[in-house]
Order: sequence, then C-alpha cells, then structure tokens
Amino acid sequence: MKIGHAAKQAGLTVKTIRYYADIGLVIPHQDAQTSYRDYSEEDVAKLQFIGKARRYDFSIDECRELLSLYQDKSRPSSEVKTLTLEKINQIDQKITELTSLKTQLTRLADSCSGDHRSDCPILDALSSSPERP
Amino acid sequence: MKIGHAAKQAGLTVKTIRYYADIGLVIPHQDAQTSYRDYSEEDVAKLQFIGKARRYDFSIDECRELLSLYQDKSRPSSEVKTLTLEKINQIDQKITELTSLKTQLTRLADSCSGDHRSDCPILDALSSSPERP
DNA sequence: ATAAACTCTCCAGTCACAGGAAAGTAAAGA
DNA sequence: TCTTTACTTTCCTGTGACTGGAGAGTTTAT
Repeated sequence: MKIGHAAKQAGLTVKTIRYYADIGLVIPHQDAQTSYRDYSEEDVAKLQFIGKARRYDFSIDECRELLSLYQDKSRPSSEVKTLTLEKINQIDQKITELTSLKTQLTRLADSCSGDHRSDCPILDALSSSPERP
Repeated sequence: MKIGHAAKQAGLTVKTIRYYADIGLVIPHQDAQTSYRDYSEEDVAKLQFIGKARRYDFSIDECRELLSLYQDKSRPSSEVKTLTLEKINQIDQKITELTSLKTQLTRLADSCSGDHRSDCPILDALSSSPERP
C-alpha cells in the first residue's frame, strides 16, 4: 500500500512516516518501477505500535528498542517492564519539577496586585539578586 | 567586564550569553580595538533576570517580553501578572497530561509479570489495534 | 486529454543552545 | 622579554522529531 494509505491506517502523517523510513525505523519495500514506497500490513502494524509508544512519551530510540523487543518472540517480559518503569520514573520526575515550578509561580502571581499600577513583585523577584527564587 | 566574568556573575555559560547577544536579547558594548564583548553591570542584571525567568520555564520570547516590561517603568503590573498566569496554566496542563500518562503506563507495568517469560501485556497493549491506549 | 490527487527528493526551519576548530588577545610567571 | 596559559573571537555542525515548501514525476478520475 502507498504511503498516504499507510498514514491513514497508522494515524500518522505522511511526513512522519517518510521520516521513520529515513532513520531506518520502519523501512518499506521500494517499488523499482515507480520508486514509490510500498507498505505491508506488518509495516503498518509497526507504525501503529510506534505511534502509540510515542503518545506514551517514549523517544524514537526507545521506540526502536521496544520494536526490537516486540519482534523478538523469546525475550523475557522483564526487559520491557524495566524500560516502562524507567519511563514512569522519568515522567514522575518531570511532574515533580513542574509542580514545584507551579507552586513558585503561583506564589509570585498571588503577591502581585495585577492592576494599573506599575509596582510588580513578580519582576522584583526575577531581578533580585542573588539567586533565591 | 568580559564575557567569562559576566557568565560567572549571571550563572550562565559563555556560549549561552553569546547566543543571547546573537539573537539580540542582551547586546553588550563591543570594544572596537579588541572586538571583545564588554558587559556592563546592567547587562549582567538582565542576564540574571533572564536566567531566572528561564528557570521558571519562560521561553526566550517570553523572556524578551518580560525584559521589556521590566524596563518599562510605567507599564501596569497586570501585564506581567497575565503573562505569569498564562505560564501557570501551561504548566498545569502539562502536569495533567503527564499524570494521565503515568497512570496509564503504571497500569500497563502492573499487568506485566516482568519475569523470564516472553508473554508481555505491555507490548500487547502497544500493538493492539485499534487505538485504545 | 486534462485536471486533480498523490508521490518523490531535497532543503530549510524549529528551539535553545553545546561542542569544537582555528585564530587572535591578554594576563601571569620565569 | 619570552613563553605559557587562559581567555576570547567567529564559524560551522549537531541535537530531537519532525513540519513546511519547492519543484518534479506519477496515477487516477473525469
């Protein structure tokens, strides 16, 4: 099937799929006559797999790893689980950072009257030295 | 003062400061003889300001805006507050997304035995069509 | 036969820098 | 004074994961 069709099936853009072919993530058969990419059902399944993993915030390299695990019928499930737990930790850490950031910004915003006057504790906090956010 | 000194004062790297000069964020005086950048105390204060704002997750463009508000002594504080509240909303949205992601991944990880056997519900979930994560 | 829809490759841009090369300049020590 | 070391300059490339667009070729529908 041609790339546009594959894109619809996989829920990705044509550009993205071409990019995945370029970086060797999902390499379709190439029609010698037309030089059109030709995607098999299996290719589409891989693309769907990647699309989902990307939505779960896995990087391309992690997708590559997951894909090879996916295709290796004899690998232990612990490998996949480890990768997933690592990803959960990364996400957790990011959430912690963002939450702290939000707390601090909220405190700043609360301290600012936000009216027509020019006096602004937010800018004061940003410009005060030394570095004590 | 020269760029290395300014970098230490501001807690940024030399590379970063040069980049900020390139994009017109903080443009120092240029010594005609040596062609060395020459940073004033005020420049350093701006760099510190930007460094702090960046740590608060403001983009470069938002920093540019904050900086111009910072330098405009007559602007109303409401403008700064609005920008800050928008940023808080962005962060909040990101936290929500990540939390949902974490929940889903945790559910997947929990369902996987993670042992030597090859059977893996995580990969099953990633490869199952249609798109119901 | 023609027009619309699709595909191809190649190049540039995104964001906020970091790394590194090659060359010039300044400060410190012998 | 000479040399070494430390600093600075510009320029180019690379990052991640694509997106947008140009210009050309191909297929399908009318």
